[in-house]
Order: sequence, then structure tokens, then C-alpha cells
Amino acid sequence: MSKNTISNSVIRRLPRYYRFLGELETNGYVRISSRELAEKMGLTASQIRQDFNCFGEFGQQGYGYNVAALKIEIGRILGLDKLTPMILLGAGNLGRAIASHINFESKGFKLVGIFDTNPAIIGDKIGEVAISDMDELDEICEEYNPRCAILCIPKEAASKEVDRLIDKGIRAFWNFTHYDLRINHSDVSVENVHLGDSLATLSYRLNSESKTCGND
Amino acid sequence: MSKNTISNSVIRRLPRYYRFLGELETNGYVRISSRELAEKMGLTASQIRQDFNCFGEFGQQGYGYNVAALKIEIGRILGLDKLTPMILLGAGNLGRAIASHINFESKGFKLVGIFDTNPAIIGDKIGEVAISDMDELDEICEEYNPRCAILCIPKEAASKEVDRLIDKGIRAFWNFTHYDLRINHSDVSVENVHLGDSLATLSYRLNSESKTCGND
DNA sequence: TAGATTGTTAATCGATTAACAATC
DNA sequence: TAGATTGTTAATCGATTAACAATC
Repeated sequence: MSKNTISNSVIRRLPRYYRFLGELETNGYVRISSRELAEKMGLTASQIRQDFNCFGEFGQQGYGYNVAALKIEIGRILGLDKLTPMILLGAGNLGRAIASHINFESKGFKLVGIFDTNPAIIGDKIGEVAISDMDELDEICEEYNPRCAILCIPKEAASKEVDRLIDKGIRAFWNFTHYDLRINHSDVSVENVHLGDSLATLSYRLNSESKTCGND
Repeated sequence: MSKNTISNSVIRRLPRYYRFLGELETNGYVRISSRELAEKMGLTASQIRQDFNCFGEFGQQGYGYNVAALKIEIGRILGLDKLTPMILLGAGNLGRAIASHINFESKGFKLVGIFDTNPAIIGDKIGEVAISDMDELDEICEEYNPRCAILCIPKEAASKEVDRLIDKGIRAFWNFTHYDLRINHSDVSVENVHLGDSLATLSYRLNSESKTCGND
């Protein structure tokens, strides 16, 4: 399907293409040229064509790209046409916010379990999903076979649980703890979020003379 | 002070250096070589030396870098030695979580105001800071002179408020809304977070054959 | 057919890595 | 002094941009 290996830079742009195509669709666009899309997204037309051609030929010479069709293609590439079962560890402030704020289904996931160690909140529901005790992890993993875990627990707890989670079949981590999760298994993906780092770069830009604007 | 302009890739690595140096300090390290640090961070020694040398000569030949001193230098570069006043717009799930979860003071900021339009929650406190009505924005801006705003409001509201905020002196946005904020003012910085995009890349990696592991 | 715009190859640019002289 | 490791220049690698033939 895909030619060779796709660079990280390309992968990171895919969700953004998907979002823009969705907006275009909403605004009634049927077709768009790479030049037009480039203008809207602050990229170059060349880059957009190169990016798309990593995955196939989605356009038509002389016409451009069909917005709806291209959106479906990129959604498929991102795996948004399937729903991967996913669990959340840690229902503190951040965990709760993630659970209620993120539209999992539109990102290719289905939240099937939330876990915490605090007895006071076990049984509470966040959206559709009840908070379970960590003891129930095995049971829920067997029932739903989650392949992805969100880490919103303290970093000590996270480093302790990670191996167990991999044993249980978790193959991707969305890591919000304040440390860089690194995993030796070659088939396990990690997305370290680090909101603190993101904020610190704003501090840099406010305090250094030459400001950078917009998206990187 | 700094030679010419610093690339975005370097800027994004600075907070990570800062974090690792903090951990090293905690673990009793007094000195470290670029080689050792590279190993711990998953970078190359060359890259580390190149990065640091964008800002000055912080090491010593034959010895390496003094951990505590280097941490202070990088903190200074990031502007963490000052506290920039900052406001939060939107005290919904995500806004609340950000306000209570982020350690602002260690990232160079001080949260001086939280704003929402929901009368039911105005007056409530999140940590030390009370939630104010949007009407009080002018007043609080005059009192505290915030230079940075966190956007945790719906995107329609955000695009409406942005110009007003720039008028009030805001020069940086930490944008959590589901759209890419782009600003024409050259002296205004934007950090678009897009948690949804981050999650979608995990979907990609789970669904494509060749997995990428660890940090990019 | 003529005009537009893609897919793709070639050229450029920038970032990372390697090498090494300087020096602690 | 000898060994270690930096700061910095040169080489390499990869990603972005430009160009253009193919084609709708």
C-alpha cells in the first residue's frame, strides 16, 4: 500500500490535512487544488503533493483533488475508519478533562475503561464510562482488548504499570506524565505530550527578541 | 546575546534539556559530558553541543558541563527566571485541568486571571485564582498586564476575542481550541496544541505496519 | 484542443552528524 | 604532561521547494 517508510514530518501533517479538508467540506468545497490548499494551510503546493504521493495518487491532472474523497482517503490512512479500544489510567483533573474533552470516535478510538486508585471516585462515570479500580484492569482488558492507553497518572506509577500494560496487549501510549516514556519493544508506539514543554517554548518566544509566529 | 536566529527544532529541544538537567541534578550529578547526556536523551553528542553553542559556551574542554550551571543557563534562555503574567479564557473541563495541573511558576508564568461566560461558576476558585466574568477582562488586564493567554474556549469565541486580547497587550497564545490560530502581527506568538492531532498520529501508528517508537 | 494541475524528478535548503583542532 | 571533551568547521543526510513532462 504505502511506498517504503513515511517520515515523521509527513505523519504529523496528516491530521492537519484531515481537519482542513473537513472544514472545506463543511464550507461546501467540492474540489481544491494543491495551490489553494497550500495557501489556506500555510504550506507550499509542492509539499502537499509530495505528502499525498507518499500514499497514492489521489488527485486528477487539470482538476485538483476531490475534497470529500481525499478526506476519506486520509482518514483511512490515519486509521480513523476503525475504532481501536483504548483505556485511560488516572482520573484526576487532567484525566477527566481528556476523557470528556476529546472526541475519541473521530480520532479512531473508543474509550472502554477508566482506571484510578482513589476509592472515593471508583464507580463514578465520565461520559459513558465508569471509573474502575486498577484491580479490574485484567478483566476489562480481556473483555475489550484495548490496544492503546492514556497515561494521566504520576510518573512513578506510570513507569511501574507500563510493562504490565504491554503484557496485556497495549501497543500504544498517549503519555501525559511529566517524563519521556521510552520503550524497548519495537512494536509499541509512544506519543509523549508534555504540555509543560509546550508552555516553556512560549516563554522563550516572549522573552527572546525575534518572535516566531504561527505554526512551525 | 544569541547568534542570529535560533531554529524551531532547537527551541523545541530546550525544555527537554531543562527537564533532563533537573532530573540529573536531583540524582546528584555534578557534571555531565555531551556524550553521556546524549545517551540518556536519545540524541547525539554533536547535536547537543551544536544546540548549546547557539547560545554560548557553557562547557569546559576535558570536563564537560556543570549540571546545575547549565540548567540555570537554559532556564534563563527559556525565560524561566521571570514570571510573565498570564490569563486563562474558558474554565470548562480542559481549562480547569490546565489551571490546576500545570505548574506555571516553573514554566515562567504566573496565572493572574481566569475568565468564563457561565454565571454559575463565576467567583469559584481554581487553585488561588477566582473565575471572573469576561466583563472584567479590561480591569484585570490593566491591573496585571498579562502578556500571554490560554485559549480553552470554543473556536468561534476564540476567533472573536483574539484581536481584543492583542489590543489589551497579549503577545502570546497557548491555543487549545480545535483550530489553527494564525495571526498577522509579527510580534505575537502562537502555540497551537491540538491534542486531537496528537491522538490521531497514534491511530496512524497503530494501523500502519511499520511502527515508530519513542520520541521523534 | 488549450488550460490547468497533477505526479514526479531534480535542485536547494536546512538540520544532523562526523571530524578535529583547541584547551582544560 | 596526557586524556578527555569541548567548540566549531566540514560532510552528510533528509526534507522542502522548484521545475516540468504527463494527462485530465
